Amino acid sequence: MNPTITTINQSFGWRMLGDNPMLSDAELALLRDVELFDGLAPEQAAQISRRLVRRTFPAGTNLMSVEQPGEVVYIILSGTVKIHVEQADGTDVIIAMLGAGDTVGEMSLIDSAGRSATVVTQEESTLLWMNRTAFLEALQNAPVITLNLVRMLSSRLRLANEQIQALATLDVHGRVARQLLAFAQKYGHPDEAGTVQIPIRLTQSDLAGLVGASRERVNQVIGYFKQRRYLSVDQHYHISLHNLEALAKRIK
Amino acid sequence: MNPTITTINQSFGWRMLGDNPMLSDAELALLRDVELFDGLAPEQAAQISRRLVRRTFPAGTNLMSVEQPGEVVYIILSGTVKIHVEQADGTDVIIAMLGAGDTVGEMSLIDSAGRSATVVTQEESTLLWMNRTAFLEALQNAPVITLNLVRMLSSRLRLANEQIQALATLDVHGRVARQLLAFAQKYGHPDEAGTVQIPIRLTQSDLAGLVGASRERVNQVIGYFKQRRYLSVDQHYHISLHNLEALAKRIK
DNA sequence: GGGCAAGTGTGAGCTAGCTAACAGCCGCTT
DNA sequence: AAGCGGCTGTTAGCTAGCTCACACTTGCCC
Repeated sequence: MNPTITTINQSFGWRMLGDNPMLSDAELALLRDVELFDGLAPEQAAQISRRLVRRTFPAGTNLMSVEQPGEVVYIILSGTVKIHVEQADGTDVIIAMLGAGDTVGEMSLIDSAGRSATVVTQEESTLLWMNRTAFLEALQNAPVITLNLVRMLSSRLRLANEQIQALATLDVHGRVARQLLAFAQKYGHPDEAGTVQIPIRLTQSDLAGLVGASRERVNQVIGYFKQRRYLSVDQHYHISLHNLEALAKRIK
Repeated sequence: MNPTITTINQSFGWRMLGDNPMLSDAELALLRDVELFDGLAPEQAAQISRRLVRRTFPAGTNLMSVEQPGEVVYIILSGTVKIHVEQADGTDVIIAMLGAGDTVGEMSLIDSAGRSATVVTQEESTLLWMNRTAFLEALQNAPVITLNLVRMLSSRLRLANEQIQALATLDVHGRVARQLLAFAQKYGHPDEAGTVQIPIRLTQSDLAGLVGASRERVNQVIGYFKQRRYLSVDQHYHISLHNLEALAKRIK
């Protein structure tokens, strides 16, 4: 995605031994895939990388209680994070599931409207974070970042609009199919046989929260898709899609 | 919203006599309320205003067919514009209704993903427009604009997320109530008696498209609200809300 | 001023999906 | 190895909301 940033790794990696937990080479390599830093000049990248702190959280950590809401931007290096709103009856509405390369929390930094949603790690996850001032400085010093931000928000808004359209027009079969295809597109690794695995722990309740349906209904729908070999689920709740066309047909 | 930009009107208004249809004083005053130009320095504002063209369209104009999609940014001075996707069965899903001060089309300029939605004027509407290069130059020359853009996208995304949550959890009563309150908040003028009028032509089909329900169901819900004097509708399809608390209660 | 297009109002009948209630099952923890 | 928390699977019964169908009003265009 961004060739220039690979140089952090070579030119500046060792510098971070000082005041930060050092990022491993593998982790620095992942920085290349962080959309927010795409196209950054090496010097700027270096400066920013010095203000990034790495931290690994166990599954189920509520990131909002780790730091003050609206004070930190997280960048996901590995793992998955669920952004959701809890309902009175204990069910969740899931706004988004984000994975490696995604950025969390920049919205509250910008408009400082309080966060209404909860952010929880789904698996053990390694994140980088940056405090408010570092982030705002970065925006100041590197206009590319602001542009990247605009692009990211713009594409999230597009996805949100698609989601709205899906909720307004599709039945539960269609909504589940659409959601799975969206994940496959964003995070999936297609294998030789045309199967795409979604490397996110996804329970049926999660899916229900994502598509705005009851857990029971989602169970039936998943059963239906499994029976037809459109998909399969492994013991760690990772879903593999075997027949993308068939699923796509449900979206109309 | 932005006091500095008022100076366009005094210092530069006359200059536009040259190659552009001149903007009236009243229209220039409206520029103050354009979020995109908030906080712009007078010189920059002047430069930009020279690249803006004003145009008035009758109700029902499809703006996508006036200009190439993805080539123009519109700024709404007066009137309302509906962004929607047409379904196979002739019904609409309405993504957004935008009014004075709002900006249309910047997303496609940024990520140049094609426009999927249709944009239509609801009433006679006066818009300013700016072509792709003028817009990109403005972003280059005035970083404030990029920041404003980030802020705008961020708040639209927030609204979209609220909409998703509403679709996933509320029944049609709740969704209609929420939608009306959102409009009241954004465009409403409260009067002495605590009534808020929504200055947008809103048919029941429009509402149905906005909340993802059938026209018939919306009819019933509106009837219910009318009966209880929560709202009333005038002959031009303008809805007035008389009991905000009662409506808010439906949102839970 | 007659007719048509666009919108509201209403009812009958049907169904997708909800709620509630349990019965497995699997894998961690002690 | 026993027990428990978390997740899947399934069913019965109910209802909100959909579809279809049609009558009524209003404003607008020719």
